[in-house]
Amino acid sequence: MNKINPFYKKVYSLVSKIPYGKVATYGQVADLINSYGRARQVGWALRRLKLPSAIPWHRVINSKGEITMSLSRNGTDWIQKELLINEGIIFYSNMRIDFKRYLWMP
DNA sequence: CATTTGACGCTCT
DNA sequence: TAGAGCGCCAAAT
Repeated sequence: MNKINPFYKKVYSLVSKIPYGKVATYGQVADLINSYGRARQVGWALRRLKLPSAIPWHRVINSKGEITMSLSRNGTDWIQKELLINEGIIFYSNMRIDFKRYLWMP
């Protein structure tokens, strides 16, 4: 078995707690696991996941309220959008949603 | 071992 | 309001 760093374990644990139909930001996740300023590492943690995953990784977006597009994601960015739409989240711009409606506030 | 890259985000201009 | 710069740090090269 691969040994998983405590940081990643916390990320997965927290992301799993995001309620259906809500979203959180990378920075917010980092902050909630006592790792302020490590938003990029949260991104790395989610990148390691293989699809399909039991973890609702698609509920994590960037601080602008958008899905981060990247060629290196091999299309998972678009999959993320579909999954969010499936949960009833509406995009009012290409990749942007309305934080006031969907942001998770623990 | 040194350097680059990247699902980020804040600050300064 | 936008855009550039910088800090962050694991993984890849």
